[in-house]
Amino acid sequence: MKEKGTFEMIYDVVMEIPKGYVASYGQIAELAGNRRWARVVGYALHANPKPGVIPCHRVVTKDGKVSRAFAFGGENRQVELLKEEGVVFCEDRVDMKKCQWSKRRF
DNA sequence: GCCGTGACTTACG
DNA sequence: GCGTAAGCCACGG
Repeated sequence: MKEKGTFEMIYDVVMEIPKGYVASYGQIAELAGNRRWARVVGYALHANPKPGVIPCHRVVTKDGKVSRAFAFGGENRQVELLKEEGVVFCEDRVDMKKCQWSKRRF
């Protein structure tokens, strides 16, 4: 059964993030199959071969903060966009308590 | 085929 | 509680 490429698995997980929710790199990596892919996830999203299809803006650090290197038009722009999605923000951070897609703890 | 880099995470001091 | 260090995998040159 098709072993999808590592990136593909990561993209698949990212695309599964429901609107109004966000996920952390480590979480995605874990859902993708290996939690050590945290860095690969960052790399995969950086590659972002399918902009508009992969909601990379829904991917944040485990602090609920958007990574500094996002800057694909403005880091703050990222936050604003997520707010429009319905994500609850606390200053410049995502309210992981409510909007982390996760099931990671709790 | 090896080395370096990277949008991270976790652990230890 | 904060800062520093190490670990991990994949891609590009």
